[in-house]
Amino acid sequence: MARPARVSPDAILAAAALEFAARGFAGARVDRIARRARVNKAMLYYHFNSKERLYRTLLRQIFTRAAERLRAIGAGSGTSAEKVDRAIAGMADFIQEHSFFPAIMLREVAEGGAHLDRGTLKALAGVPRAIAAIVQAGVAAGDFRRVHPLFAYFSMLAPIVFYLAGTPIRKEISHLRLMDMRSLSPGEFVRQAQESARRSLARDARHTGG
Amino acid sequence: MARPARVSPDAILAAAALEFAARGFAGARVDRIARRARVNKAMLYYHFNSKERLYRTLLRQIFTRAAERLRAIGAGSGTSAEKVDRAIAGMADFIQEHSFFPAIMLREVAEGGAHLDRGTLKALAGVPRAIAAIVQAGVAAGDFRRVHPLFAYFSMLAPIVFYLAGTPIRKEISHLRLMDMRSLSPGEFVRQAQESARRSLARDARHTGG
DNA sequence: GTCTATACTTCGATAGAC
DNA sequence: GTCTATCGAAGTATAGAC
Repeated sequence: MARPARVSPDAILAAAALEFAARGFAGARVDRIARRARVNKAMLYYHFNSKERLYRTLLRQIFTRAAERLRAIGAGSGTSAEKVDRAIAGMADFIQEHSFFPAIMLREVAEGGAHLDRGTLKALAGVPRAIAAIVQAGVAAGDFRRVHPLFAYFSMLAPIVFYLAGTPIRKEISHLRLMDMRSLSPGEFVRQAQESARRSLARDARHTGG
Repeated sequence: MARPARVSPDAILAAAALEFAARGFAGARVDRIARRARVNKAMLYYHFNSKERLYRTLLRQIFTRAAERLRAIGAGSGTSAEKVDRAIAGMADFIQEHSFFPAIMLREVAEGGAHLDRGTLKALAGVPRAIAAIVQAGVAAGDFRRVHPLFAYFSMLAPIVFYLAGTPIRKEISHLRLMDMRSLSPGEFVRQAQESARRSLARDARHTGG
């Protein structure tokens, strides 16, 4: 999905992902999406009817995929602590495969879901649901201390989404020598996020693993 | 700043804050800002020259204020751990006083700073700088374990910004009965964020306070 | 400093031929 | 399914009177 695919609708969705991520719903231009997908603008409307429908289709698809990956981790084997590690790494991997994802997520949170219908919101809600399920299972099993599952969702995913969405602006800030932000790699970020989650969720002060 | 002030430029900035937060730079309408500020649109251009300049003025002001508050905490009295607690609570307070702030921050990260000049980016960079300074002092004093100060910035502030910016969409998701997200109050969120930061930064497994 | 009226541009969307 | 040409709405910005 990073590069335009063969078939028209897929190529359009791929181009739309880049455009909506970079400029938001209001800032996105249908002409640019069509040009980037190498289709005619009338073709785009033939397939998606309106800019809004294109946007919803894209969001429903991407949030569904993200939630599915997290649900698979939750339903898989291993301890709750291992699942938390995998959820953090899995989200980072997902973002690396779909680099437009974090910007769209940030924008949609800021937007308050203004352009979304019920089905799209349901797909979006699947992400916190999947994380909450993993954390709740760990609390119920006595592996984790009592934390609010929604707080766990925010503390696990917000930093990685924020960090990866912010790559362009960090680069710009570093380039202008306003602050050096280059010394923290994505891999190291994931490792520290896992360590931090482990400590935050540990049942007693002595955290598990290292 | 939540409600229009007496003087024109301040009233315009207050109205612009709400409009830009709710709709982003591209989605914001100059007409709406002028109407909400109860000034004529020509008056707005008389004071700010363009939509972009208005946006930059607003952002420089708000990021400067946020960074100043965090710097004051860092320069104040108390242990590093206390300063981390205060930084988290201070940011939550700041957001409650300037409710438009988190949405604008999320949008600008997603946007990659596209509409910002050097001065505005410098003001924006002041926020991670202030947090990094607090964390680095704690590491140097041996109060904290060795964490990357930039990671500490993201793990401390991203959750609270994300959570508070997401209030409207959480309300919508709860209203549509897609997931119950109402059971986590801002006060409780701050408390858990402080506890989580304490555990994450603790030098040994046994965390301080509790 | 303040207002009305409007110029100029861009953009989402469609008509209609093939 | 695919294209060209274009409409009509909406938006930023300014001219020019007071």
